[in-house]
Amino acid sequence: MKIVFLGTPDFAVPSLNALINSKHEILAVVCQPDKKVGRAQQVVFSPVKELALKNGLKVLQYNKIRLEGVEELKNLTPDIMISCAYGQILSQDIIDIAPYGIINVHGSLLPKYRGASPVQQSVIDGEKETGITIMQTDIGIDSGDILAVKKTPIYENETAGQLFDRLSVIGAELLIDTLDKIEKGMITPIKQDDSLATHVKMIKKEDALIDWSKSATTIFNLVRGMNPWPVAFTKIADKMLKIYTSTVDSNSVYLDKKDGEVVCADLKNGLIIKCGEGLLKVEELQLEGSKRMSAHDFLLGRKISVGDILG
RNA sequence: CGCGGAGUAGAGCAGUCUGGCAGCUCGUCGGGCUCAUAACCCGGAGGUCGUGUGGUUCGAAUCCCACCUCCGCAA
Repeated sequence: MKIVFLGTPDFAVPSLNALINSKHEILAVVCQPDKKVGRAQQVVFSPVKELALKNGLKVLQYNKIRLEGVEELKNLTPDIMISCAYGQILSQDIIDIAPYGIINVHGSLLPKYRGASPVQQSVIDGEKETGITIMQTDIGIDSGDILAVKKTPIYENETAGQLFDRLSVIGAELLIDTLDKIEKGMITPIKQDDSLATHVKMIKKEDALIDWSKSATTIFNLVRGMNPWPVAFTKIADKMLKIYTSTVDSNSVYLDKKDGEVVCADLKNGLIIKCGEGLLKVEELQLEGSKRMSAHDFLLGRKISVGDILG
C-alpha cells in the first residue's frame, strides 16, 4: 500500500523502520517541527526524521497539520496513513484523505490509558500488564475502533524507558501484521467500550516530585515510570535530587521517623528513606549540578546523613 | 551573551573565603586475624589539583585572566 507515516520520537522508529523494510511504499513521513534542545540550544532532528532522511524519504513538518497539511497530503494520494506518537491532534479533513483512513499505534490496552503518556502512566500505576493497540483513528482521542491488540507483561523492575523500547518493537510487528490483514480484508473492527476508558495527560516535570507520605511501593513505581524522563525527584537542602532507580526495603520498620527522613546512610546498608508506608532504598541518583551515580558513590562523599529530611 | 553548580589518586568528596608539606571515605595491592568472610587489624602503591611555554607572589589547588569539558534549571 501507499503510506504516509506520521510519527516523531524514538517510539515510532521501529514502526517506520519495519515499513521501510516491508513491501509497502512510503510516500512521505510527517513529524513535528525541529526543536532547539539543550543548553546550547542546538537544533536536533527528531529520531523519525533522522531515519527518514537516511532512507531518502520525503519529510514533511507542520506547525499545525490541520491547517497546513491537508492539501499537500491529499495530493500524495495515499491508500492509508499511519500515526505513531506523532504529537498533534488530527482533524476529520486529515482522516478523510486516505481511503483506509488513519490507523494509530498506541502504547496501551485501549480503552484504558487513552491519551498522551500511556506507557509511563501504566508503570506509575503499578500495572502488571499492558500492550499495543492498533486502532482506527477517529475524531476523539484514541477512541476509534480497535483493529489489533497484543499484550505484554510489565516486569517487576522495568522502567518506562525499557517498556517503551519493548512496546515500540511489538508495535512495529503488530503494525506490519495488521497492514497485511487490512489489505486482505481480514480485519473486523471492534468498538471500544467507552465506559471502561481512562485518560492520561502529558507527563509534566512536577508530576515527578516524590511525595514521601505515599507508600514505598507507590514511590518505587513512580521512580520506574519517570525513568528516563523526567526522572522522579525530591529535594535535599533546597537542591534537586533525582532518583533514577530504587527498591522497596521491607526488612525493617521505623515508626518513629518522619516521612522522607533518611533512616540509613552507610556503605553497608545503603541509603534508605522512610515513606508513608514502608522504606525505599535509593540505588541510583543525581544531585543538582552533579553527575548521576550509585547511592554507594554518593555516600562516599557524605553529602547526606541519617536524620536529613527529603522533600 | 538566559540563570546556576562543578573539574583535586581508579571512584565519590574535603581543602579555595583567610596563599605556606596533597587530605578523607571507598576501591586496589601486600600482610595479619578467622572454620570462614564482602567483617576486623596492620602496612603500601597510586596526584603535572581541567588546560595555558597566562598574570600576581619569596611561595598558588587556593587570588586574577583566558579557554576547554561535564552537570542542574529555564526554553
